[in-house]
Amino acid sequence: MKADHGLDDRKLKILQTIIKTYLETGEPVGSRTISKYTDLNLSSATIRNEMADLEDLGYIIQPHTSAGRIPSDKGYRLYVDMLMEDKEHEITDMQEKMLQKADKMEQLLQQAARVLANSTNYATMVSAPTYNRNKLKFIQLSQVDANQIIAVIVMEGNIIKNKIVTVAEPLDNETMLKLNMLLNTNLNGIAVEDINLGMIARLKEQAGIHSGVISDVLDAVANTIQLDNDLEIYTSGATNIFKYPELSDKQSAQEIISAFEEKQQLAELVTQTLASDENKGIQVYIGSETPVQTMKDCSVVTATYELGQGMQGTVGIIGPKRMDYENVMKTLKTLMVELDAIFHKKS
Amino acid sequence: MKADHGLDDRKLKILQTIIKTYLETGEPVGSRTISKYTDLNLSSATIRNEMADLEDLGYIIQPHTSAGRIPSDKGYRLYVDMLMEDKEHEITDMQEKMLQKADKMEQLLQQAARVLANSTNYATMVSAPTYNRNKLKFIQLSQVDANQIIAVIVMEGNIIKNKIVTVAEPLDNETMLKLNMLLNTNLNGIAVEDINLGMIARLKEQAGIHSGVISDVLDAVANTIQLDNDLEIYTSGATNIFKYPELSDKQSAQEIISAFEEKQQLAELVTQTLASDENKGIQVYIGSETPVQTMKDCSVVTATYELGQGMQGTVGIIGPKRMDYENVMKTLKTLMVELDAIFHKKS
DNA sequence: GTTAGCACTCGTGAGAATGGAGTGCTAATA
DNA sequence: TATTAGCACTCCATTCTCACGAGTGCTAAC
Repeated sequence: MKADHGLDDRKLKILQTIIKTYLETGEPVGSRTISKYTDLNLSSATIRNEMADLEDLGYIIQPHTSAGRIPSDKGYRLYVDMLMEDKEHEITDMQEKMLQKADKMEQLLQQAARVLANSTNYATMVSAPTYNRNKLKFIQLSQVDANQIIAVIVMEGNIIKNKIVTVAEPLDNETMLKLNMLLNTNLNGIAVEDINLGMIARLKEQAGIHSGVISDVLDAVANTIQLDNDLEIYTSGATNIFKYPELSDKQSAQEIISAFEEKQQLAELVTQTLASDENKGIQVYIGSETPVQTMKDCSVVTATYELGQGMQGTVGIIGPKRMDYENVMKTLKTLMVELDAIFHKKS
Repeated sequence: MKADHGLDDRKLKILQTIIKTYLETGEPVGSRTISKYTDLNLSSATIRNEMADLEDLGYIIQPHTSAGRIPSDKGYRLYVDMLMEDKEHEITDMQEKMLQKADKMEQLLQQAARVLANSTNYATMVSAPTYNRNKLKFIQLSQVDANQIIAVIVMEGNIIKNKIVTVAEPLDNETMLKLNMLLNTNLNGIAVEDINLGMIARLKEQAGIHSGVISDVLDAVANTIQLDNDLEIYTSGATNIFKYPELSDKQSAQEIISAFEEKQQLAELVTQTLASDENKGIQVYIGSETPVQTMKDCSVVTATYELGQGMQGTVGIIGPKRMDYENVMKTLKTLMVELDAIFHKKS
């Protein structure tokens, strides 16, 4: 991070105090408050001078003449990068809650979102892992009834997909067996992205008169994977934003909550986060830094979790710019550890 | 419905006008407005007298002295039961939109919710069908790897469930075949609710040394069905409530939107609706009539759709009490027809 | 470099004034 | 007897004013 902020220690301390106080109260901070509640032993007048400087430098903003100062995006940024103190934070019941109903992936993720929303009081989202170059582990066709066969596809990480394929006439047992053999021997261990036309052609050739079925099944596989491109996202606590007056006027509230309901924008956020590989840890978007326009008045904190096998997903927290960053980041870190533990126990 | 309202035609007409006008404007309706915009040719004074009567009878309410009147719950009820005129309504693009991405059940339902929200401007929900006494159609166990087997369960209506079962040691091909035979011959056509201990005991006996697996699988089946008790619900347009001032103060908005996010309460609504078998068509809950306390200031209109095989789900619209009931009910009816068509084409 | 002091600004909240929509009642009318 | 015109009254919503207080910037003194 940049350290060329050109601020002396006193200015830093004042800035830090302003931000901390504002994080707590949500009200502009005046010079007198600072003079009283720091150990700098400076009069309010001196503080005022310093504050004027800080404003010139763009770290704080005066909402109007004769109001105190509030942090600017730039101020928050400096705070997050440098001024924040690590905070020990207990998330005791998180573990319990998580483990309770954690027997299905989707429930686990939903639960994670809930826990996070509860313990931070912000809006949260958890994206299901994306199957980047995930390999096929097992394919099976079975005759369900006269003209429907079901294709069961299992991928690494035990991701299961099903697809019902309608066929003109039932296939006999032997053919079925042959097709299954064919599919498994040829496709096992192959990443979906690597299934190309040549491969398909070869399979069809070997399938002989049943090439139609093969083609249908392969289509189904491709399709099934494709469909998950609109990745699933679990959310919780969207209504937490009502707790923060600066976000809860009708206009903002509607926009933000809409984003949480329709999820399209959250998906973009996830995509962006996963794409920016410069920092695989925790990312903080303050105000206009966020990739999603709707949240230009919010701060967004995201973290990426990994499942091995190239599968990764994103956890995000959305709240006001005066977010309790320390707490949020600490909580996120803890959650990541939890998730990791659970995933690796299960796989 | 009760027809013992003891109102003469003129009172009915006045009440109807009040409600209609209020539905449009959301503002209390005064006597002068009515006198002008009906063909009754009565002066405002006469109307006032009638309105006083209507108020005594409980059909309308005066928010405060010197304000116009607004309908009471009782007034709305009468309106919905008797005064409403059928309205022809086009939902042209509904069909298109529906059919677009309708290849998976969940997407279809989500899409239905969206369409409904778009064309009504209210908040909507669609519950996935519940599998009441749904029968098993097909079960298959397959070895995925050394100590995991996958159980694929297909039920009538092509509802597919999967469960990974971990086993101590791999089963050989022959055993697998035998188990599959065993399961299918014994369970096909049986409703899940009918699988009892005796049946399980018999299966275990026949499975011999692999009774452990059978028991695991059966557990899985039961579990899988069970899990769907927290039925899935798709929502859309929750933020539409911001369009109605009477619902969009922070308090109400937060409560309603929370209900839509957490879905717990919607689930109750669905359960209640499905349980009240007196009226399988469209149901209207006005204000305090609703089973869910959160929505005591709303109106809720629900409809039940059927998939045959005893599977049914619920579609619901939640909006202000001054809802455009005619439009909503018409739209709901159309949607039901659509859904029916699509379902029966697919199955 | 720091501070005390002071005039000044501006948002906030509490009344007060105003206007208008709508009512209920009474007495006159058909 | 049902309807209507007229009128006094009520109450909400809007606007305006005003005083308050928090906070500032500047200047002069330390």
